[in-house]
Amino acid sequence: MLTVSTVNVNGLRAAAKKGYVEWLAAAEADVVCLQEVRAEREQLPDHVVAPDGWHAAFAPAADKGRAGVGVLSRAEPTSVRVGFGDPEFDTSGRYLECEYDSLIAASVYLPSGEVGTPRQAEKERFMGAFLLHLTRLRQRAEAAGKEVVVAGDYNIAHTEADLKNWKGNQTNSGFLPEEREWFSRLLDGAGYVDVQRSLQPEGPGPYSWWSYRGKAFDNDAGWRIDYVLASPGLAAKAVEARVERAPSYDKRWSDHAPVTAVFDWPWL
Amino acid sequence: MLTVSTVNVNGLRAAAKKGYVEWLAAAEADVVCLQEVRAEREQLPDHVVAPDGWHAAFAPAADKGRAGVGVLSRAEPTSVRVGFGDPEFDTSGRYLECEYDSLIAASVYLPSGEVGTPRQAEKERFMGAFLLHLTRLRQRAEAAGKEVVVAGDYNIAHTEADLKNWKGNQTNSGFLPEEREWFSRLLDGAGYVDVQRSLQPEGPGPYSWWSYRGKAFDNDAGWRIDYVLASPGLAAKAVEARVERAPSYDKRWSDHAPVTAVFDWPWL
DNA sequence: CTTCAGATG
DNA sequence: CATCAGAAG
Repeated sequence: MLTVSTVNVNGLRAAAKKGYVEWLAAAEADVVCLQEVRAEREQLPDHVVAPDGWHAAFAPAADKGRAGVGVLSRAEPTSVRVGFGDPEFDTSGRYLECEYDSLIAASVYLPSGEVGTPRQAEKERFMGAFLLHLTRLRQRAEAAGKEVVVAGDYNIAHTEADLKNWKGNQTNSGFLPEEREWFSRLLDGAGYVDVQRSLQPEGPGPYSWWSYRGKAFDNDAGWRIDYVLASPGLAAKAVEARVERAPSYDKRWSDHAPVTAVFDWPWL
Repeated sequence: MLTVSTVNVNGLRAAAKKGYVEWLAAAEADVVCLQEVRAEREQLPDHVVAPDGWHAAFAPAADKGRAGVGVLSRAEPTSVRVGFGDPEFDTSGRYLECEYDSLIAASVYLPSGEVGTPRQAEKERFMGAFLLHLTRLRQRAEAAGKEVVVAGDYNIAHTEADLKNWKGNQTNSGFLPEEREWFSRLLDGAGYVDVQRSLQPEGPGPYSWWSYRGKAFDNDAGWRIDYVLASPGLAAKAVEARVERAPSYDKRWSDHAPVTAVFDWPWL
């Protein structure tokens, strides 16, 4: 069995004080992809960085207190790489890849974007370069006979089933037509599988992010923007996918909830 | 009876969430001088600014989120003045004076200073101008037949009895020889009385401020830097002075504790 | 160690 | 409505 979880922790220092540590201890995952760590390894206590039994790789952003991704795994990776080869994003704390004997696992955090600002252009540059990378990653993995999982916060809801207020968000970053088309290309073009949606074709939801503003969480006015994408061979072994909203997530320690996929596959 | 309290709240917004409101409700004071309000009136709910039965005057700093003093009183002041006539400090949120029929009450917050920096020079400029003001204030009050109380955070410990580690602080701002001499001039020169020390000649303490760093509060490693200074006629009526450290202050809502003086004097 | 402002999400 | 950095105390 291989269990992969992904969660945007919105600041690991804050999350660790509110319930992240307890969640991880109870999670029984094999690989955990983190986004928005917003800290360097040295700023965190050891038991938060890598609790007993875990190996941890981190890719902080050059800009202190921003972004930052990590991969925790019960097995030690045979290699770790930071960034995907685009100099603009290599030190932006947005991509980290860990390789194991039969698996490549990556954590990704897309820029959140904002229409009409340079941040949307940055997001689009990231999207272009990242799609290319994901295509090459599949080729590399196939040549090595490995499966691939790329989990993280994509900051894009794919279809109308992936956010509560889709009508009101058609001109907002995160649900723009070009963003949704790009996400389709990750699936139909690059050949990855959205594990949650493949097991659960019907929406709406389950959502993985709710704004802290207003009563969005209580009203389940959320977005599904955190995904476990898997190579087809691995996705075929998927037996479960869930958003860990409740009851395991009733004490909220991030604005995102963990997303977990379970594969009936002996990864070690 | 006239009861005057002074307290540096270290951010009234934070203090109000931690116990200030309950303290004030139980305090049975007539006049309360606040320092480090660190907010404008509009940033605070009405029940914090002026609970039922209180009148409130505030003098925020031009620099948002810094300094700021206030005077609460059960009687409405007949006049309120902000600053003491020195342009450098008039909008610095460090002095506020309220006049009543038979009393002038002021709240003061001296710059904290730091040896070897411009902040120490600023503190010294404040000290010079403020001593002059206090001298004139006594003259003005005497001419009007009123008593005076000037309460606040002076950021100076007067004698060796006024801080735990006096030996180690002789070259630090707050216990410099020139600061201690200046404080003596407030008493012997301008003719004010340190009410707490007059009622309680023996030290050490009681301290009114403990650093948040380390275990200073638990070890009572504090400083007495918050004072109620009174004109001699009023000071002669003093019947009690206390630092409200415990038990009324066991849930700490500031790094300073309230200092209270009680006068057997019918101020209204 | 704590406050707040300001940037970011 | 949160997180974090940085300045101040």
